[in-house]
Amino acid sequence: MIMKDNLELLKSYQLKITPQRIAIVEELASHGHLSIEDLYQGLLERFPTISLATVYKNINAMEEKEFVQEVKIPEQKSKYELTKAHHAHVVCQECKKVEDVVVSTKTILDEVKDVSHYRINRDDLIFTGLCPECVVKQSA
Amino acid sequence: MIMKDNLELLKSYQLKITPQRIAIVEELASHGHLSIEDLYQGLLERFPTISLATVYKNINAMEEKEFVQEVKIPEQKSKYELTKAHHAHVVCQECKKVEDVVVSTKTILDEVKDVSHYRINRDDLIFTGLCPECVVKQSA
DNA sequence: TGGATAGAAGATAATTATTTTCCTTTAAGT
DNA sequence: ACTTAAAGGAAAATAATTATCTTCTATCCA
Ligand SMILES: [Mn+2]
Ligand SMILES: [Mn+2]
Ligand SMILES: [Zn+2]
Ligand SMILES: [Zn+2]
Repeated sequence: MIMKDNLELLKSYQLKITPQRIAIVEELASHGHLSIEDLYQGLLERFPTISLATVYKNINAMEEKEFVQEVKIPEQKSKYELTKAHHAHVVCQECKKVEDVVVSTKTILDEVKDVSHYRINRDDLIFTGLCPECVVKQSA
Repeated sequence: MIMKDNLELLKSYQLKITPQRIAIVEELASHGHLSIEDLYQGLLERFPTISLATVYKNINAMEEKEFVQEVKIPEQKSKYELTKAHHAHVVCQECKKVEDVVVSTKTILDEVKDVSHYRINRDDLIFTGLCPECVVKQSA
């Protein structure tokens, strides 16, 4: 179920509201981090005639407007998610799931600025390992 | 000029030593972070007949053996670098340069483990912003 | 130090991934 | 409802990556 928030947001980002776009937002809202192929497969069930190009075009348009963001993950295809409060990611190398994690970045940011002399205005932090479920499976 | 260290290393990773591979290592050793296309263009000057497939095959083989590593950067094609002591990256959004930066990750790692309950064994940290040169150019 | 041989290079074809084109359909404003 | 700019779908065009096959060569060993 799509909350009007997202519809409003689509509008506010000057993205014309179409059934396909609503479905994309719903998929992203409910599943979190999806690849182009994931999205396509998900949408196919609701729109048997949807074109893969439509998925690409929409994701690109939404990215352009910063309504969605790409997440590049080691050893995996890029995932896309609705833009939200800035956060880092944890990835399970076993079951491949991707989750958000909110951590304080001030300390490391200060150190990076200090060491590099760069003016930093964005960070992309990916932590890879084993999720709790896969940890127990592994020790079993 | 290639230092025998790298040749030894190539050997120790069971990678047969060929002129093309030596050149790839030299390129990476001297330029740091290169895309497939960067590498191909660089090698073309020394090996006018080299095939793009050779670059792909070699980089894949070297990645397989963990002799080189892929670095995924937002808004850019993947870069490759010789594997070395673990480090983070700063990227200039203006001139696109990529540099290594060594920072302490203990604090943030502990927090990520604490918040996510994941067992973390790898981190990929990319900080994007303006390099010192581009900062001055921009304020000029 | 000359084969023998596994593996690499090069050329090219085949796949796979992504973008673009072109025409039809539709959302959104009037 | 009418108009129009934009979106969808199908297919073609590009780009990126991998596979195949033949020729070449680095490495091993007698
Ligand atoms: Mn996320
Ligand atoms: Mn690096
Ligand atoms: Zn898992
Ligand atoms: Zn710069």
